[in-house]
Amino acid sequence: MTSTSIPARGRPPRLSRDRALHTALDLLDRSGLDALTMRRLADALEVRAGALYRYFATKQDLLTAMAERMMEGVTEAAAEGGEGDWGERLAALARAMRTALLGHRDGARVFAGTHATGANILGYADTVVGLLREAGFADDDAARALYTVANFTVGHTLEEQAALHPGEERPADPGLLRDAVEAGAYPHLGATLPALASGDFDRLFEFGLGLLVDGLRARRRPGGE
Amino acid sequence: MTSTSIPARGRPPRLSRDRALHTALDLLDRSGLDALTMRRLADALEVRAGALYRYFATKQDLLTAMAERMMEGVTEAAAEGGEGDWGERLAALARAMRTALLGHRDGARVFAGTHATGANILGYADTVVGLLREAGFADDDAARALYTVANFTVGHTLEEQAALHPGEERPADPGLLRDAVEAGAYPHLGATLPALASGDFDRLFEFGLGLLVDGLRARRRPGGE
DNA sequence: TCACTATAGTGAACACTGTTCATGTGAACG
DNA sequence: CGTTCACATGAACAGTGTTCACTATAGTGA
Repeated sequence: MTSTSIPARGRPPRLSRDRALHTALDLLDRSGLDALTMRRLADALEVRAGALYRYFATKQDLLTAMAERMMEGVTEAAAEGGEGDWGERLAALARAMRTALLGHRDGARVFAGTHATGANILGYADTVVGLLREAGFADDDAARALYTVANFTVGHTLEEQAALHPGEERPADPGLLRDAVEAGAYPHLGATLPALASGDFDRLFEFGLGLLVDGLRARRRPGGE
Repeated sequence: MTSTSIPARGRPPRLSRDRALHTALDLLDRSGLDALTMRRLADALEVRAGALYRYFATKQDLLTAMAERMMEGVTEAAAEGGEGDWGERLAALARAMRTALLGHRDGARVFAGTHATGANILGYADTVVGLLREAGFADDDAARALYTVANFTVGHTLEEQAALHPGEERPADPGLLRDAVEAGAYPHLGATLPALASGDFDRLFEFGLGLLVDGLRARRRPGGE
């Protein structure tokens, strides 16, 4: 659409934003965000690091473009299964976003570290707000609900992926924590932590999402579709 | 309490975990997280960078200790104003945490980047879970509610502080975004974004928090206090 | 008084990081 | 064929977290 094949002058490019982005997401999946350096990405592209700066002004710019690409097709994917009322459709949109973030290693961390304003993200946001407005929410409440649901989804997935890849930190964590809890210092935590440590993130996500949707149901002023 | 003044051998320390932490939080408030490097912190302490590693195994360790210190007194602060039912007390705990994170520049970013397991944080978590259990929630639901509310609070404050300190990124953000929105590509966003751009984060926080608390009220099985 | 010992901090290095820019490379155009 | 132009290189810069042999400074026992 926007890009065209103009006559082609000068040295033919070995690189392109597209190829670099694809390789970057590949490298991300294989090695994680911490291992994604400009030099390593350049190596994977068989190019020197400086060349990347012709396509991305900065590393932040690269990460932002990666985040935007992760959101490709999310809005559409949510539309397929979302046949219920506005609450179910909102939930489907949130689930689709979580799935997209889970689709890449450290996906939530990449997303959280950027403030992207690409077509995929804006389209998603517009769909969510539109859904809520048509359901009868006031404009400001719709905006706040979008903000809250997106925040929750990213925050949850951030935690989920942090638990998935133990990373390098948290060495004496289980030891000290278990000791303190079992010593009776935190009785309530001791009784309930096992439920969290089980690692059933699907249920955890659905719990929080259900809370938000139910809260919204209670706030909605009747009159919408 | 735990520290004692044993005879004192060897060279007298110019540094201490406490002093380093205090200075680190000071430096954080003045310059932000990005400017908080080991060398700069050492400069502020009139010491060379290597000396810090006698008190903190790694920079992550330092940040974790900072996060833990930020949470000092949060549980107690929430108890003062929290005289209502379990829902109001839970909200008060969440508000106190947000206030604590807002108390330091980039406080939420520091907190989100760690997985601290200190007494302040565990005590806070235990209080939240205890409150919910006594209100009649099942153990696993109480754990999930803690997780969700804490996630929301940190996520919200992260965004709030990101908006507060423009940082260095997001140069063409307002321009391109406004253009695209005003061009009619995102009609719903165009109608509702002004509500978000107003920057009333207090109302925004209360909205999301209310959603969660209301959702919890709908889920609570009667029988608790 | 004087080694001895234990702790605290230094200084220099290591292996990286993101980023810049003068220079070289390779193709199409006039 | 030489000019032009986009692209990529290579080397450097200023900075990062982290390590470690070494030195500085104190109290202790002989």
